[in-house]
Amino acid sequence: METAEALHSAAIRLLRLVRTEDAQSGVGPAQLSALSVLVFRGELTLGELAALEQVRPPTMSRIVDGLVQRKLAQRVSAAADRRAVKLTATAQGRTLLLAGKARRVRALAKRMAAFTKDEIKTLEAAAELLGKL
Amino acid sequence: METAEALHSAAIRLLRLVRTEDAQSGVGPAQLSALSVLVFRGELTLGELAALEQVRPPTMSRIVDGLVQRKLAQRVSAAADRRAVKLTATAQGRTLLLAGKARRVRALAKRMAAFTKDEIKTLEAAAELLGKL
DNA sequence: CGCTAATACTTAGCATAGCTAACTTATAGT
DNA sequence: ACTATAAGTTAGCTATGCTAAGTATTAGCG
Repeated sequence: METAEALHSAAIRLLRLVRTEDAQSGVGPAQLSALSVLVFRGELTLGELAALEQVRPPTMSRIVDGLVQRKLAQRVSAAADRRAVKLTATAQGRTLLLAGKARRVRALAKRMAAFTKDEIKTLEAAAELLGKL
Repeated sequence: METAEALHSAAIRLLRLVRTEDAQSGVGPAQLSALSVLVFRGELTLGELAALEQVRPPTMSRIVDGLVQRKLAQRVSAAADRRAVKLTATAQGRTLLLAGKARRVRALAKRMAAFTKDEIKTLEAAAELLGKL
């Protein structure tokens, strides 16, 4: 439990630090997060994306409206099931997202410059463990 | 850089996992986050709280409106500078926040049950390192 | 085959949460 | 005192969350 609490606090602090970089993208947090899923997981239906993002379909529908207006994603009617909508990131969307993520990671790496090699090893190992959650 | 990226992803995943618990509190994320700062750092002015939460004063003013309406926090005019407003969490606010945080931590600890003692040691060490960021 | 039920998404309308601009009140600096 | 600065609030915009209800399509079944 103590470790869980410490990790929880650390995660909040970490994301609070990097969040400041996102303003530069000119895109809101929900749109950025949804776009990230589209870029890294590829084509998804709206319902699948809503589930992954832990929001209801109407919310995701509007988030996607924003992404489409900004030409960062595309809506395509699914061939197999014409009720469904297939979503993909555009090249522009991919570029914007990767640039934003790189800014975040660079900001974090800069803060980590004071760590020793052994400390980095520990952090690396911890990150891998957390991937199994 | 690779470690920074891995930690970044891990932090996002971790908070995504625990976020599901927050719906039970019946209070929005911005109010919960602001209340958390009030509980753990004690009395603050509105401007100080806005800076810590990385939002502008008008945004924080409205978040505090919500907390006050729900009787989770109090506004008190500051004695030394009557332009300023001192904010404190109420007993009810403290209780609600601590219950919510406990739910989050329990949910995370449950997911961590499969880890060995050595792995927990690694995570503990990593959390402490991240506290220095 | 055709009717009903279920599914995928959208629309409408509400609350919360972010911003800038402009206003009010109080303090500070000549 | 007079002006400038500082702290909060108010007003009004956009974005993001929800539920309820509507539309279109697919599935189930007699």
